[in-house]
Amino acid sequence: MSQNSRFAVAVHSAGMIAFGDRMVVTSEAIARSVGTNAVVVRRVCGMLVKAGLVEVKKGQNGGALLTRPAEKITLGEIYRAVEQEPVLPIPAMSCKHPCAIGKLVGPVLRVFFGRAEDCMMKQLDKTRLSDVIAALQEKKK
Amino acid sequence: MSQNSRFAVAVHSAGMIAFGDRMVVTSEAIARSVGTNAVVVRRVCGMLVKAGLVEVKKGQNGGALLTRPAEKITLGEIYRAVEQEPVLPIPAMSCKHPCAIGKLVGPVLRVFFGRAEDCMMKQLDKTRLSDVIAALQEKKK
DNA sequence: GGAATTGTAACGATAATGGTTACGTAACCA
DNA sequence: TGGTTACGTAACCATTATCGTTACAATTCC
Repeated sequence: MSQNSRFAVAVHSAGMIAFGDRMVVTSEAIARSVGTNAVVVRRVCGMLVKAGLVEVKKGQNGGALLTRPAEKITLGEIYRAVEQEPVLPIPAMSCKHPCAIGKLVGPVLRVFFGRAEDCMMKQLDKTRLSDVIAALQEKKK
Repeated sequence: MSQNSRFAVAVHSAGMIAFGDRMVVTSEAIARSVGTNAVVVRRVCGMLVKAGLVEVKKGQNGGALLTRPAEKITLGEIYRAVEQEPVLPIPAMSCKHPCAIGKLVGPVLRVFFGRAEDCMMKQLDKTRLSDVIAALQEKKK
């Protein structure tokens, strides 16, 4: 695993949690399914908790639960919960920039890159966690 | 600069090259405008050359030229020239995966993540380099 | 032949990420 | 009450990607 896998882990985790329905799902169980360490899962789930998407119970028989049905959680929400940086990064130019045109490029790129990102986010917002689960069920057959 | 800035550098460079119109533009000049090192620019421009978007002349009075007018170059083409990894990465799961469901998650995520990326790319493909330049001209006034 | 410019390798610094260990805390249960 | 389970988080290390820089060969023009 070289690149950033938080989003994938987050969706995988949320899916597992949704699968558990009434049951709580432990970070150990999720980690086993994802193929990583329980601490990594807890880190990601912690972000989902902060975003209000899941609740976590400590102690014996503890684990995670969705705060809403999977039909009311979008991949966009999950994405924003675990990533803040733009997908198409724009390097922060040094302030003492010598080139007049160079100074204008940053803001312009931000506009066009932002539009592209918005398209991606719109699609993610259209996709519900339940869609992912349904696709899984379909594949399972 | 911490994150990946290749795409931004590439668009900035292509913009500069387009500005030069008939004139060739040296990597030094581009680097000055971008606020980075000439070697970094050459690395990125090398990818644009491989993608057939620009031509480079060595030697005295050397530099770069677009192979097509800026109206016929899209940000999508530039993006694909400098980035191969998906924007929404999916960790390669270990093959000896113990969880049956876990194994199915990767392909399913690839579908949904791919759709989101396609939306972003479609928007980038709709945006021409000349649009960026026009926005710059607009700001300059 | 000399000057300018690219192409590329090599190296180091930096930052993000993931894996792991360790430990404190909370909740349940006998 | 005490033990067990599970989370939350800090700390640390290894890995990786990226960028900046230096150096040098190759190419092209004058």
